[in-house]
Amino acid sequence: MNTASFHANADLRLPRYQLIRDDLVRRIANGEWTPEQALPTEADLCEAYVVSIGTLRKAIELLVAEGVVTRTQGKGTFVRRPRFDSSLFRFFRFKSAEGQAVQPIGRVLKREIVKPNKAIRDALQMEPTEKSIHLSRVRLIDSKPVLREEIWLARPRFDALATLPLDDFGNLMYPLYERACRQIVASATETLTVEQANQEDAATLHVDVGSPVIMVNRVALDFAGTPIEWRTTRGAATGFQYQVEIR
Amino acid sequence: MNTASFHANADLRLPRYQLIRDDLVRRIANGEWTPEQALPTEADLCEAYVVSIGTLRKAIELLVAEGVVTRTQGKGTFVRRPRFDSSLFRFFRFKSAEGQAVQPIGRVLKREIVKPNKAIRDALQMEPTEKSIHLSRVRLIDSKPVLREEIWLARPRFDALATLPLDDFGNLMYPLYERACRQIVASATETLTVEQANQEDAATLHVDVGSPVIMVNRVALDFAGTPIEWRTTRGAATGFQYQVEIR
DNA sequence: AAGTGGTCTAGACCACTTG
DNA sequence: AAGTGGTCTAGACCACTTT
Repeated sequence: MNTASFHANADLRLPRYQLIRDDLVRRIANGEWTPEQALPTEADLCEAYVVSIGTLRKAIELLVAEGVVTRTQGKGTFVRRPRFDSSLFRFFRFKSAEGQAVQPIGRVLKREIVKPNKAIRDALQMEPTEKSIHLSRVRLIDSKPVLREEIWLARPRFDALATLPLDDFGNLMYPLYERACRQIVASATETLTVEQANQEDAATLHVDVGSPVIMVNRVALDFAGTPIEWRTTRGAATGFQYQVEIR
Repeated sequence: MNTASFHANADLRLPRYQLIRDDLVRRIANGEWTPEQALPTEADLCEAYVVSIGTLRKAIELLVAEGVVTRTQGKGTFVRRPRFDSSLFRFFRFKSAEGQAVQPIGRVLKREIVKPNKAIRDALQMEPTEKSIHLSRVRLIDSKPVLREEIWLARPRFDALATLPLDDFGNLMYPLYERACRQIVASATETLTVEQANQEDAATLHVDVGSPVIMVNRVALDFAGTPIEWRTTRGAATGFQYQVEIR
């Protein structure tokens, strides 16, 4: 095998399909292919990695299973952009006044440039002296607030957002990150807990103080696995529902 | 191909690995292999289905991905029994007084033979006149109740439990179902919602009335996909935490 | 028509488990 | 030593998309 194809740190005792998979994620993380460009064809990759098609396919099937790429017959293999639009619907059942399922509208209320607390600094792997951009955001349905969001971003990567007028932030954050800062969110980890509404929750979300509130903490990562956004979302537990399959 | 291998309803336009996968789940549902017995070897299955090893492996890899079977090199392929022990830990972080993670002890408090309400009857696919076994159960850590459970079982399948002394139910339900009624839980769907503690919750779980409570509704299925148990579990939201990965 | 991924073959050799 | 799954080959033909 042509070992020169692989990264220096690769453990050559691993199966070849595993080495190829690891090499492909490394190259995707390096931005070698964007979500719009197709990866090389199976034939080309077979030649480059000096393996047979079966081995190569096994590597790519791993990436498909992980959600890193999608394949379409006749078109090619593409880096996948995760669909966060539907993310909220995993947890909250939002309906408009007419009972239609709706995507809440996002609006940034406040921005400050601050040093984050230790928990956020650790999560974003920031130096103790580094500053972050902190955004306060609400999400509305029929002009009524349904979610409160606090967002922290490591300053250097998102410098463009430190000066952009708040009115230009638009409805969705992740397309903005991509447009204004060339930062693509590739995956995320969310942790759910339940709290009781404090004064601020009660005022913003129009619920009683002490009533249950869902808190979703999210750490969003780029393709290299580097954390780029820390976000906490709070919403009334009334609209909360989550379903899991167990095997 | 030897079409005689497949069930009459099989759609022969599907890929062979898909047909083989479907046939294997059908046979597993029929109880052809228990979780202790190995399935036939790859070589035997290749011969039986008249396909090459690559095609057969693809079928079995689907089952592995779905969690229906597990494979062990040198040993064989086995029907998988889902591990529900850890299920609670997906939602609740239970710790003993010493801070150790613990499995709560289960105790059945009450049993009645009743006609279930419509929601439960529908979930268990029961006839309007059929009766069910209703169990009330608590789960304890350090002798303190942490979870309240209400369980409904369709009478015919679980007749043995209608007369079994409550003291003989033991700690875990699913091993009991298997032992006493030969019913194996193969999968389940759980739905989480948040409520506020009522009087009974408050008394049993030692929380304040109105404080947040997690409710987990579970429908458990056998290998054939038939619902066999309906269960609702309630616990204080204080100990609740759930984590999800998004791609 | 050319190029892509999707399905499938008929083997080989290796690593692990059990008698 | 025999039997199991795990890895890998070097192709073939098919179905779909694009030119």
